[in-house]
Amino acid sequence: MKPEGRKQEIIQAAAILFKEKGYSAVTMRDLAKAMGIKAASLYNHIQSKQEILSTIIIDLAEEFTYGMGQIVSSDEGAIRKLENIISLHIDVTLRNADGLASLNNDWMHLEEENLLYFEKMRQDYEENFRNIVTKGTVAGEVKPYNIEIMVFSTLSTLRTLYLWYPKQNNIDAAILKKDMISVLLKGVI
Amino acid sequence: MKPEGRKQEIIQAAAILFKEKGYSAVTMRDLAKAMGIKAASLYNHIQSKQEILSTIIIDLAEEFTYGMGQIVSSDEGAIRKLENIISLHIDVTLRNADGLASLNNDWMHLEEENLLYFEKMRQDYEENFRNIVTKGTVAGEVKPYNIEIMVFSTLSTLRTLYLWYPKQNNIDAAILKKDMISVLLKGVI
DNA sequence: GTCTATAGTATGATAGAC
DNA sequence: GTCTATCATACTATAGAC
Repeated sequence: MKPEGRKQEIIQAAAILFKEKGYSAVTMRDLAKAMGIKAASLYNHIQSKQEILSTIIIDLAEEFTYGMGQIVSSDEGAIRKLENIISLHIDVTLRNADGLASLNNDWMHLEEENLLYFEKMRQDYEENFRNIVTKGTVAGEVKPYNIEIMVFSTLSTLRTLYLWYPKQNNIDAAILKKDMISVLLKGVI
Repeated sequence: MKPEGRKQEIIQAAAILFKEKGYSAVTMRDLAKAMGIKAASLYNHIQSKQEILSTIIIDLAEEFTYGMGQIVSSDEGAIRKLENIISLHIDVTLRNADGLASLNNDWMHLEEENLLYFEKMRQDYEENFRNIVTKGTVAGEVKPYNIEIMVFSTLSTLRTLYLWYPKQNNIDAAILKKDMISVLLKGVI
């Protein structure tokens, strides 16, 4: 197998360890042991521990940025856009739940360039989310509650999906989407 | 000032640093610098870095355990109990937002005894939450959606309040409670 | 592509002076 | 109650053999 394949294996193993203990608490020896090799050998495939973290986080952040771009530029209504955001988070979570732990909890350990790039993407994402909700309230599609609270409460649930989903026993993606849309948008009472 | 007062100052300073970088990434030298003393001096007030973490987390976990006990043993209906849980989380968040970061993200760095104690409290808390929602659906007070999704979506928002609340400009606690109850229970559309 | 050996630095914590 | 000095250990990363 080509070196790139091995690199991806290392990144995947690292994502699992980072999810369990956090970036700072995982040593290159831990990661090497998980791969069945010695720590020094890792450096034939990756440049640094930092490179592993930034690959995990930036790839995911770009995925969300792309997905949000598609949703924003569509000509759907606010509610349909919110449903599509929920669907986006569920899709990404099913594909890479481990990596999302780093995106949520270890982004602050990114270094200068990537840290700024990440923070910009996250800020833009939240801004787009807020705009959709605001337009929804103006159009009368969304209840006139406090915008910040609506954005925060929805987004915090979507961002934490990665912790919850793996504990469910192979819940079907389509059913999950349907139920999550009901609970997040229509409430529980 | 008595030694206990100084100890509390250290724990408070540590909570802020743990919130910013996580337990593992904060060194005793970082903490000492924040306190304006040398690392060795910290050990006249605390026994270990681990003691700081367990104090922060266990105190908060016991606070939630006590609050949930009060709510469960009351004879209110399911909806009123859910409102009281939301109120409990907001009260604790306003009082100790920094410590909640450790409770949420660094509990896995607790050592044997305290780790088991914490995990037991968290499991019991979730179980109580689930029972309230389940009884609510049976009584027809709560919509018959997937229980796990309703519990998860509400709890994930409440657990993440510590990240969001400090960014709001002195939002009034009473208004926050009212709006949060509306959004979490009645939905946004 | 993996290994052993090791450089250079950082860590949590202790001993003992003031 | 804080300091300086230090211990023992652990960390990321590199050099060079196989």
